[in-house]
Amino acid sequence: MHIKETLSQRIEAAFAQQELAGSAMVQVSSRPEHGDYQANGVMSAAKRAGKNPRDLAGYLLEKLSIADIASSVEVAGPGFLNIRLAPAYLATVNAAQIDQAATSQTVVVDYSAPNLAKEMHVGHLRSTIIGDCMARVLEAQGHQVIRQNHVGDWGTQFGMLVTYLNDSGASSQTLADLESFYRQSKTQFDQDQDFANRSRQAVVALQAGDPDTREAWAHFIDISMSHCQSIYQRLNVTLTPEHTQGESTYNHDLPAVIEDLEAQGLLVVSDGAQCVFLSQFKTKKGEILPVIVQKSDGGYLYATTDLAAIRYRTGTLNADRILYFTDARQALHFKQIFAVSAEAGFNRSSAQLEHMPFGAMLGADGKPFKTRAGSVVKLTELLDEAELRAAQLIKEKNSQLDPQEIQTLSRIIGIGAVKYADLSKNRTSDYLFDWDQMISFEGNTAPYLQYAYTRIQSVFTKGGIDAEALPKQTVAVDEPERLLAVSIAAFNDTLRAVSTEGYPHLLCNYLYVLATQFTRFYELCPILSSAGEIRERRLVLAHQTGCTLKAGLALLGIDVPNRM
RNA sequence: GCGCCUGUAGCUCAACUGGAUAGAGCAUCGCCCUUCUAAGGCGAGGGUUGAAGGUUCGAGUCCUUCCAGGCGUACCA
Repeated sequence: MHIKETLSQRIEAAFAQQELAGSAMVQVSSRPEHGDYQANGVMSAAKRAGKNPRDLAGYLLEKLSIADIASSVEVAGPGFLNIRLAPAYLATVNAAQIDQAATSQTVVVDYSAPNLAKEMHVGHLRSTIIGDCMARVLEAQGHQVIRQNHVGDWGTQFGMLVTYLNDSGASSQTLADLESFYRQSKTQFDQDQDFANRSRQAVVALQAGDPDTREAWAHFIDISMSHCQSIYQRLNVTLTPEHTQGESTYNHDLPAVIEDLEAQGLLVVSDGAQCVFLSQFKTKKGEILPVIVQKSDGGYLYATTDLAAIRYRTGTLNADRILYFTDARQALHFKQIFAVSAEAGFNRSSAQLEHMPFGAMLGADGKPFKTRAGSVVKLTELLDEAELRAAQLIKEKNSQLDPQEIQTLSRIIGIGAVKYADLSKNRTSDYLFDWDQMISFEGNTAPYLQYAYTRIQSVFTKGGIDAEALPKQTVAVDEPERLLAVSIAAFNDTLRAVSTEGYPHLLCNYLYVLATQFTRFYELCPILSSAGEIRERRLVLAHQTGCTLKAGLALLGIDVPNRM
């Protein structure tokens, strides 16, 4: 059910009868006394037509055929149309059912992309969970989603790591703590001239495809990837090894990228480096801003790799759309890459290329989130802390639970809280990571939504009711019921906005409003103590809410407990 | 220098991309558990949306100029 679209169509049909053009501009009403939805488009349409907006709105009302979905439409203010949805229309909702997109696209979602030289840290969190949410939403809407984990598995630092791995004996045990392994090898690299030289030779050997070096490298990558995999599992992120398409997989195509650019006359040698100069990247003064695709020493850069990735994703994967979830600092890089690929014809399927930037994660002091000692926070440590804090709170709130259940709950609640804290904020801005606020579990947090869900489950448990045996739909009567029904019905409008704009926080906001609406209903409309039709329709509404909360949270990659 | 982003209540964030009286949570204060889980609900206070202009029926949102902060800006990713 797409309410905005349906309302827009009806209103725009009335527009057409008045020989007006333009969007009806339907949105959820800004205030409850203005109804459920409002159309703002009459005023701008009237302006274009040189007519009085209020008069025009009046004429439109006469032409408007909408009685089956709206119980009332009123002209208000300078020309707003205030719409109240009819309970009979709301009763046709298939709660929590996700509508399929009219045309299914092949969408490449590029996210997570940790550097395999080190352990995953908080800097990887946003890309990983925001990208994962988008992948889930697009997939649920019937798009063919291809997850691409563009991991950093190539480059000079791997020469150092592989050499150190060989020196210290290539056991998995050695790599148990990837972080200290990296530190040790770096120390060795800085202190030991011989080691440094051998490391540089290893890079050359690796690039040249030397079997032994290659094998050691593969071993290292393998172990590092399994570190990531355990994090993904803990985080409830859908990435698996088959989604890994690291930088190294484009290695073979890099010379061809350069050749193609050369053949098209796009390359210019500047200070020994191969560059592409595009007019749109000149500064006002006319200073040139190159995209360097090959270093003066012959090495390639991430620009080259990303160009190769575009060729692969559009040429082989045949993408209609490619979404990049990387931090905002790379905005210029992607602008350049997209421009070069357009110029060079690398976008072989004419895919829509979209950089979905996000801001930094800051500590309570407003500076990049670090440990007290000033080092980056490992993701494992962050998740440990989240579960620990959740466990403490759970014990406080509900002491009857057995240890096993507390453990399960602290995972669901703790991890959910961390993910939700991130997903619920506007992607593009920086955000403050504050334990106390996040684990307060009040207001717009995952635990609030989970709590609302468990209250619903509790109603069914307590009443001994099989929710599946209930009717799927019902007609709301009392106002709190109707408002809840309006919220439930807006699910797909929200998902559509999320998938086109790439903003998971819209889904979070929606779920929060839904949960709030439910809680109000829960306070005002007794369920189990009611009888007959009243009891049944309230049970149906409660069940619809529960399904929608569960489905929505699942799209965010957050689980729901049955009690807490 | 140039470019991009950000600036909203004491704090953390919204505001559906130009709509009506800028909304939530936290914190503060006052109510509500013999009734389906109080991780909850109801209410109060709290704002010159960084500043000044402009565009128009209408601006937190668009344009200009400032102010403050962050980031980027030729061989890291």
